[in-house]
Amino acid sequence: MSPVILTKSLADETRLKILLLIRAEQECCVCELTCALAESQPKISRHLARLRQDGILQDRRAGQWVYYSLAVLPAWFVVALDGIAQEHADFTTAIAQRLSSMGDRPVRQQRCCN
Amino acid sequence: MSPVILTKSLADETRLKILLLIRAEQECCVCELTCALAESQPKISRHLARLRQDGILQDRRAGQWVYYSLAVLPAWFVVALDGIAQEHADFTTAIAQRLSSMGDRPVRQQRCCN
DNA sequence: TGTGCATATATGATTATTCGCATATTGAAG
DNA sequence: CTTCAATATGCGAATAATCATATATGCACA
Repeated sequence: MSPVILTKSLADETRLKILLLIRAEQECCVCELTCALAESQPKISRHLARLRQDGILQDRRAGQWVYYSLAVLPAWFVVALDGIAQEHADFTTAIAQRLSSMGDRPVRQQRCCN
Repeated sequence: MSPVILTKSLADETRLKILLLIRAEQECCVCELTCALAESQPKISRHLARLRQDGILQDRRAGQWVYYSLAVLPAWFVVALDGIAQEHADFTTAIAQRLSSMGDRPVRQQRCCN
């Protein structure tokens, strides 16, 4: 697993936010990420596909929803993600907060956002 | 210090090799890096300038030589660099080895490579 | 089978990175 | 003050990343 590929996944604001949110939430579906990051669905999906192809994320299909979670990764990578999350707590909680204020989330209910 | 900028510094093979070598050697001058990585001098100098501007490297002038060393960085970044170095020991020692086999190095002698 | 929502992909445009080459700068030494 | 070695920078070309828009797929439910 190439360190350049791994670090590239962190070297984009959208991807970093995705990874930070999934780290905090264990797993997220696309519509949750779309809502929390306030970005277009294709943009989120694009980055998720890339992260999955690079082996950084796993996906799990549940009905219409696809849940993404962190794959098994080198320890230094996890430490880096933890460090960034801690160092920019404000910045990360803002995203998680927007997710929590999201109206209809799957798992509990049947309908998602958008 | 933006995590995106920090991780971008690792997300390029040349820059990563530069950082790994400087980490192992404490500090390196441009000609040492040029020789050890077997890349053109402008290419190395370019990346060094970028790393310096991003606050990741410090530079110190000694006569005609400019020595670069790691700046003070977040702990997670140092851990990541350590982890990559350890995980790809072969890959890193190959570079350090080419440096050690470099004919004339500054500090000890007066003349450098190329 | 058809409709709707969630997700994925194709495409073209825009922008950012990277690089090679040439040249400029800086300091040391004669 | 000229020269040489080490380093830095300007600039255009090639390449890669990112994005917005439109469209396709896949599942669920009626």
